[in-house]
Amino acid sequence: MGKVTIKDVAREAGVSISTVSNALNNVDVLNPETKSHVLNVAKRMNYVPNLNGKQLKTGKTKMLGFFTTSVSGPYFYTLVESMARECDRLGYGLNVFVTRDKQVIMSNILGRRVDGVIIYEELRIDDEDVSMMMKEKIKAVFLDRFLENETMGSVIFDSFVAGYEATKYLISLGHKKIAYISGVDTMFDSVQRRDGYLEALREHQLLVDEDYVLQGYFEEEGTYNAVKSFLHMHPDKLPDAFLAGNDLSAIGCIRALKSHGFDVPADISVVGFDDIDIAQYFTPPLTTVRNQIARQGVLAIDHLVRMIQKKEQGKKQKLAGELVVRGSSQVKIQRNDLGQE
Amino acid sequence: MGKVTIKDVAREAGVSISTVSNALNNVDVLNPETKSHVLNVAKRMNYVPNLNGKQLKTGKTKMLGFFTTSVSGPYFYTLVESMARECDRLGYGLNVFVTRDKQVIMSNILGRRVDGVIIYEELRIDDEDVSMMMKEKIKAVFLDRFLENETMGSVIFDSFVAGYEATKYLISLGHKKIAYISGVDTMFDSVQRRDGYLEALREHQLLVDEDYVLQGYFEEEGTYNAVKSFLHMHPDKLPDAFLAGNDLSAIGCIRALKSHGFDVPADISVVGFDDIDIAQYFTPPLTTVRNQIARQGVLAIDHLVRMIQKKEQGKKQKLAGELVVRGSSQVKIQRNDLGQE
DNA sequence: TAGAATTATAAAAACGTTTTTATAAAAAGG
DNA sequence: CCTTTTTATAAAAACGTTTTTATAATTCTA
Repeated sequence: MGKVTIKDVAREAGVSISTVSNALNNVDVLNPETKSHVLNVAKRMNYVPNLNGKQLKTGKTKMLGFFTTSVSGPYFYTLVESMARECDRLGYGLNVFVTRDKQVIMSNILGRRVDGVIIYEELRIDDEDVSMMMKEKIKAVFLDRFLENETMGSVIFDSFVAGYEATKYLISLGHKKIAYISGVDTMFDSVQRRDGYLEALREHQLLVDEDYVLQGYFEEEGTYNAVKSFLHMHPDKLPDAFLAGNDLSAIGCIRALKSHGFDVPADISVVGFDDIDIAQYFTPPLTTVRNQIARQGVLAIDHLVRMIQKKEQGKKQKLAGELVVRGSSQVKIQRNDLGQE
Repeated sequence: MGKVTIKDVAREAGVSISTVSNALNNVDVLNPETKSHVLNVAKRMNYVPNLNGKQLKTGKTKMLGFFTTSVSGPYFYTLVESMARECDRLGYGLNVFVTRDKQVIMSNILGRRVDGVIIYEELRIDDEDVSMMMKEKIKAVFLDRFLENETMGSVIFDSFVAGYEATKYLISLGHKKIAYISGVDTMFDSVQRRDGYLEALREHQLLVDEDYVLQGYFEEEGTYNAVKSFLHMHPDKLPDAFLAGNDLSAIGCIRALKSHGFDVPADISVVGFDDIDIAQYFTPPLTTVRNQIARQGVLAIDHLVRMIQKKEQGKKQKLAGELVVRGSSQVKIQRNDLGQE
């Protein structure tokens, strides 16, 4: 015995298929008695509508897709949690695709598995695909990516300003030799933060030194290695402070510094980005620029749903970061300038 | 102009719908020339199959559902990441539903939105729903929940063995007086861990003392209080080591010990369970039994897919924990047995 | 070379819904 | 009372596929 369909309910209740459909979707065209009778029969038979049939007919799936390269780490889980909850609240489900396979991505998007999509920037959907999505009137919101395209939405963390402000903060503490630990150079956020950092340096006529831009890949391990090898290769160029591309990177940086006998923040200040939840538990607690990740997720979903339901145009939304001062940074201790080194 | 369908391709290519379908799904019944011609036309027209139509007809969605109360924190993101990747590898997508709404859950499961489901235990799907799922032949794997039901799969963390191994490890360090800080007595995991602990003690003919089983409720605060009051009431029974019911509990325990002037691990070793992400950042870094979360996810997905594709029966799988030795435990320092205390 | 078997394609049915259109019965209008 | 509206329900079409069945053309068999 297979699944009970609307047809079975109709037969059992002695009415037509359309009557059952109307009863279930409470269209007010029905005789109340008929309606409640049908509903009773449906309930008794444990009828549950087949969503594929429904979706095919209506062209709506009530599902949103999140396409990303990863969901690991505090950044992503905060994002996914906030998006999933917001979806649930709005009557949608969330489809998470962790993949780099363009084929998978496009066939799911264009195949109408979901009513709209959230795309994480690292996927770097190319222009051809974007224009394809545009032609098909796909509703999409990009995270952390700026798209010139006016039909697509985007929600980004203003990394340039964040980088700029974080650097200005370090300068205000009296630090002059400030190093930046870059993430992945193809990533918008990473580049923006670095540009903000460089801008602040220039504005204060401070040294802009190529050697002071390390490569940490947004990872603890990668940064740890990068900082260690930097200390090894340039023992004469010890910076006053490190601005790490994100908190994980800041943690890796601090570990590397500790392992070389430096104290953070007494000897060197370190500042990160994001304010992931570990940040406040780390020793020392991290000074960081908070990325309102959860808010970003909620904003993206809300916007996407409005684009779907209210045909709203794609907007560009920038979220400002917020400097959270904790224990990994402090005023530069001015040692005897002549005596040391 | 709407979406291009298989019908449009058929017209454009001058063949029938079924020929197009056969060409796309490379059924080898077609003349190779016809096939490549159709494929070319389809490509030129940017044809992408509508998945709803396909799903309705085939009855398969190539989607798996994950139903949970949360995706926050290291446990969940590790789980979701591993499941999503495994899904991708096997040609499935993952649907994540973060909700407690039974209505949402059941309508998505029974409405055949997904080919199979992974259900996180905290949802506590009741027996009625389980039997409903059984009747509908829903393929399901439960995480961290033991179901007597033979048609459903489950993957659980073997807390008994974890408790047993952790205790054996402490014994191997030379500890003899080992206390256990229990979680909540109604919870499976807590009881299992305690039983494993007791088993290990017995096996090594070590003291099994009622007083050495404290109540910490799986919480930092509760454990802190429990340990403090223990130290207060039994100053003569200072243990060599504490086995805490989970990492949070271990943290509370260490804090209590510190506040009494004890050093961990020099004076007393402490071991926890789970390996939450704070564990490695705490001072001292926690020795703990890691729940192999990623493996649990992969196992669950693999099993589920086999249940779907190979009609495999639901199995019960237990995963052994993995001891992660860090800084909160060390070899018992044998002080002069006669001189001290 | 007539009939059988094979090959390649087309036509039609089906999946389970919703929606549009048709029909029958009841109520209203004059 | 006979037409016109209104009301309640049924029938049919449609969504975009896959799959089953039918048909035509070719090749094989004896």
